[in-house]
Amino acid sequence: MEKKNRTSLSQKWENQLSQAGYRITQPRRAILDIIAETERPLTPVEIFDLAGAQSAGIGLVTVYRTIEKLEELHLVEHVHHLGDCQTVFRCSEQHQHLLICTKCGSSYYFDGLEVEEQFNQIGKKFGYRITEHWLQLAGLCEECQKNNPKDRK
Amino acid sequence: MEKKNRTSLSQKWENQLSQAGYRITQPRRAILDIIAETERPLTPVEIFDLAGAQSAGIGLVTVYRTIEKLEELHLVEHVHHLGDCQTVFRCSEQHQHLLICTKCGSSYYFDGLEVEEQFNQIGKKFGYRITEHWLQLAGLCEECQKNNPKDRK
DNA sequence: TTGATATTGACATTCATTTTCAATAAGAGC
DNA sequence: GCTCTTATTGAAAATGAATGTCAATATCAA
Ligand SMILES: [Mn+2]
Ligand SMILES: [Mn+2]
Ligand SMILES: [Zn+2]
Ligand SMILES: [Zn+2]
Repeated sequence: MEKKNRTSLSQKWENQLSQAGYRITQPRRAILDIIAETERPLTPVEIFDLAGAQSAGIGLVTVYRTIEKLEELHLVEHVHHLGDCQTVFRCSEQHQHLLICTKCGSSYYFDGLEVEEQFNQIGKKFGYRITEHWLQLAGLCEECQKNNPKDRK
Repeated sequence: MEKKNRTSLSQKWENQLSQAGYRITQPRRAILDIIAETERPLTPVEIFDLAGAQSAGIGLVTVYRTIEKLEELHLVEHVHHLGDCQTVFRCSEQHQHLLICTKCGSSYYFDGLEVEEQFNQIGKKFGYRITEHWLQLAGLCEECQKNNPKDRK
C-alpha cells in the first residue's frame, strides 16, 4: 500500500533538486537513496550511518544540509513523535497524515478526509477559525502484531 | 470556556507537589504561578522571564527542574508546534486535545470524541492496531479574528 | 528549634544543530 | 572534452538547549 520504487523516487528527487538549481553530488546521492528507500522516519545520525557516510568520508553536516534542501522543496518533512522530534520522512504528494508503528517505525500516509470535515466544527465551538491541523496515529503494524517485528534495519 | 482560576490552580499544584514529597520553595512558587496563570504554552526561557527570575536571582536551571516535576505529576505537558517543540502548558484533567491560536498562542483543550471513534477504523484499513493518537488544531481565536490580537504578555 | 536532606544557583558538560572557511567538485558554456 | 564560475564539501569552531556536579542553603518533619 503506497509502496514506492526506490530508484525512481530518488531519481525524481535528483531531478527536482537540479531544476531548483542545486547540484547533484555523490554525498547527496547517497543520502537521497537512504531516505527514499527507507519506510520509516530516520534521524540525521541514522541517515548518516545507513548511508555509510562514515566510511565514505561524508560529513554529518552534509546530511543536515541535504535534509534542509529536501525540506525546502517539500520532499521530506520532520516527524514528531512523543519524545523525539528530529526524525525525517519523505512527504506524501498531497496533504496527508502519518500512521506510525510504535514498534518497528514503519509508516504510511492516509488522507483522513473522514475526520477533517469535523475540525472546523470543533473550532467553531470555541470561536476559532481553523487554519491548520495536525493528526498522527500510532499503533502496531500487521507484522508487529504477529509478534514478528520487522527488523529496524 | 475552561478558564481556570489562577490562584486556586497553582495552590492545587503546590498541594500535589507537597503530597508527592517535594518541597515548596520561593523559586518554585514563582514558576508555578506563571505557568498556571498563562493561557498559552510557554518556553522555559519565557517562564524564566515572566517569573522575573533574572532579577529575583532564580536560575534557569530551576525552571527546567520545576517543569520536570510538574510533568512527572502530569500537571503540565510539552506542546509541539510546527517549528517549536519545547513549550510547556498545563495539562487537561482528562485526555484531550489542544486548540491553539496561531497569532496570540491562547489555547484550549477539547475532547474530540467525535473524531476519535474513527481513528481505529483508519488504522484497520492499513492493518494497524491503533494505540495512540495525536490531534492538534490551530487557527485564529475570536479576538485575533477581530484584528484585535491579544497581547502576548 | 533543630537537624536531615531536598533544593538551589553557579559552573561545567553533553548533545544536536549551525556557522565559518578554505579546498574541491559540479556542470554550464564553450 | 576543457574551462571557469561557484555551489558544495568536510573539518573545526560556535551556538543553543538541556543535563549533571557540587557546595551552600532553605524547607519542613520531628
Ligand atoms: Mn489533514
Ligand atoms: Mn484523543
Ligand atoms: Zn511495526
Ligand atoms: Zn515536536
